[in-house]
Amino acid sequence: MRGRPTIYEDANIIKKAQEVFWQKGYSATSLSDLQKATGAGAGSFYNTFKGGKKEVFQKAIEERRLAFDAFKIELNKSDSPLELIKNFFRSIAAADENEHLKGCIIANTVVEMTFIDEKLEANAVQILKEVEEMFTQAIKLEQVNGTLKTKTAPEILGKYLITFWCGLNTLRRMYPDKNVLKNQIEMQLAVLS
Amino acid sequence: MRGRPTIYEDANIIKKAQEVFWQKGYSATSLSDLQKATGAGAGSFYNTFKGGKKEVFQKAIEERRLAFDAFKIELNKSDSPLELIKNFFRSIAAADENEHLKGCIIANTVVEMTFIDEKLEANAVQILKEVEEMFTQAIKLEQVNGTLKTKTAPEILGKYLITFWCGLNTLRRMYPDKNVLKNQIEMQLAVLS
DNA sequence: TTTATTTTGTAATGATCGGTACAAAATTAT
DNA sequence: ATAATTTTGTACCGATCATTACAAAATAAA
Repeated sequence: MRGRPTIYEDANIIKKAQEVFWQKGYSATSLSDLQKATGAGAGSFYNTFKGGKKEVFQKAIEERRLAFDAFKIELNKSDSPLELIKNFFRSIAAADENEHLKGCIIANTVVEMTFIDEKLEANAVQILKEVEEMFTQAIKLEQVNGTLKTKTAPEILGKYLITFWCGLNTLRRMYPDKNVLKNQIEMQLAVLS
Repeated sequence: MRGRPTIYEDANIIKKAQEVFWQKGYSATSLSDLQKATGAGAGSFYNTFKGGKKEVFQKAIEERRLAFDAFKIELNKSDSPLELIKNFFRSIAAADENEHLKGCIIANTVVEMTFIDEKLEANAVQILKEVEEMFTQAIKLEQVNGTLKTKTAPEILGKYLITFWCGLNTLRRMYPDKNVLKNQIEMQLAVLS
């Protein structure tokens, strides 16, 4: 194929942009921020992403969805998926301070975009619902297996976990501290037993 | 006192501005938005609030803190404060859709301002910690009274409730639905028994 | 009635916003 | 070599941003 060679990989631009969006959110991130972070100038930027800032944000969100999907595949392969989920929550405590302050880009987006951009908000809500469904299915399976004793409906427990996930998204910023978070996570996970 | 009479009450400007900030957040709210919402032009606006947009936001947050303080006073007067807190959570489910989508302006601010404005974020975190402390004290009192059976440390349960509050802040947007929220709230409150 | 004082409305300010225009650069196909 | 094609860097666009300047309006004090 003819033409000047690409020096800014699409995937790389999105990865770098995601980091900025994750920290500052959509509105507070400027094109100048993105250009600084990615190295790409306006020419390359708009040549690659005709949809501009919004398209890059959507793709950054989409990449995060893929990470959740990858975890879902792990769950499906496991016969004790709830233990994987619990360990996923436990691993949060071990993250460094910057990760705590960043939180979850999907949950952040729901909060930020509610009255700003209907589509972006609905998309983020959809992803959280998929994660919730993933929790629910894992719980249902372990209830059927008999490895999870509680009789509470899996749908309620799934919503309990996604609520916890979103609550943790703020608690981590209040207490970006391993020990505090570890205690709280263990306490909340004890409900699933 | 001499001078042209004030037609825009400070308190009223803040109340009107709070509504906009609550919906759109700090960054996405423009001065033009605030002027439209309050009726006050740039002249009155900057004459009243020398600190501009940021000062008005701080005062809108401060007003919300006062609402929590008022509730705290109610708690101190009560000898079953935990029941008041539970009813406070229960009342959330009954709110209308717009209230669900708005969420909690303090929790929203923590999420939005983390990498944007250190002071505004720290202030919002402080308010959440005060609410948490309010929860903790109520729990401790009812444990001493014997009206609350669980032996879990009040500090852990206080953090559990503030985590729930922040989680609810997103769950409400995912499911702005009375019945869904009612079920989840009852389930999570059942932990405190 | 005049003077002092304060608020108001409007018109500007410079800065930054997201996005576009376009020519130079760099490649492949002919 | 030359032509065709694509990316890149830069200059620029109008719109909007938060804020300021300032004169007219409206009051109370003198």
